[in-house]
Amino acid sequence: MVKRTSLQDNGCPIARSLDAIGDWWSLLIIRDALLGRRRFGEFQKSLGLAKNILAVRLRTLVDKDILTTAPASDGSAYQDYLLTPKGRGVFPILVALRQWSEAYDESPDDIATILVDRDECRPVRTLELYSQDGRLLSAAETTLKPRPAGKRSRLKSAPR
Amino acid sequence: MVKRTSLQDNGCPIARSLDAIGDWWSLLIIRDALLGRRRFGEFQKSLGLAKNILAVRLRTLVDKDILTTAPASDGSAYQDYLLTPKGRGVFPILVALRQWSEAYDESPDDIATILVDRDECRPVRTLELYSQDGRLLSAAETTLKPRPAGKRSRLKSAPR
DNA sequence: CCGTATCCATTCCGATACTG
DNA sequence: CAGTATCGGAATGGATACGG
Repeated sequence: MVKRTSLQDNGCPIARSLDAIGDWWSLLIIRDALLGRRRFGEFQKSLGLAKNILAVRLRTLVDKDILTTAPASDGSAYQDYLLTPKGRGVFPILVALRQWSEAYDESPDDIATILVDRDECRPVRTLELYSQDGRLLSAAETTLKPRPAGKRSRLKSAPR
Repeated sequence: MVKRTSLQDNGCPIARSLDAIGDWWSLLIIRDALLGRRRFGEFQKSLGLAKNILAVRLRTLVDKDILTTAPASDGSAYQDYLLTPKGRGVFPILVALRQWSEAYDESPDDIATILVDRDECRPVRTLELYSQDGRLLSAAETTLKPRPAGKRSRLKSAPR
């Protein structure tokens, strides 16, 4: 029986990180959670993935202490998925990913995306994260990597 | 026919980054390349993955303009895989991943891993990247996230 | 030493139907 | 709304064996 090699016990911390959050959906779920989403349906609608795999992903993220389930928040008898401190700690990773894309990708359209914001990744210059009770948890400003000069103007044109 | 959803044209730059380098091996290959590895066999021995999938990974990384193939470097008639500027640009992502692991993971052993170094992720305090001709390309110092006090001492004990 | 080709097992993912 | 159950297709990953 051939088992996929696990990187959990790898000596390299990078490999261990990848083992925990190195797949697509996990990081996108965390991104959404950082943007304030907390309900199963919110993630599902936002990410457009099948419910079964979302359920599995959420479960493993909870297992890895990246998310926690809170009993409720509105009236419903269901669960909220909230980030733990460890989960909030991936924020710099997301910023790094975003800046890399910004620096080296052609944007698929003319929109000068600067950072994700609460409404589905539309242009903002800074990303700020607030806790439920309004405290500022984290903030990041765009520090653009040098890019081929005159490539395109930034934040000049509105999304068409 | 059901196709796996591609994130290439996703409006979110984070999603696009993940589409490019969001899998295990790609990032680990880039890590190795940053550490100076350039030959097929070096990657294969270091990462311990099958040669066929290494070949595929290398090819797609070249396609995505993250690696380039240089005709030769030693005498052999084969190819070197070198990082492009875009490839070197993922360095901050690796640093972020590493710091996250450092901050929130239990280390599997007592070794106070600080940053990857050229010899298979053994403890160093800073990671510096040099080009082939000796110029310093990039450097990062460990900026540790707050961690439960007195957890363990850092860099006190030598790897046993 | 550097790959390519083949084969197989496992995992991933999407769609849908179903339950409470 | 919040999941669970099941299915099938696709991609991934590992172990070779093979050729330049």
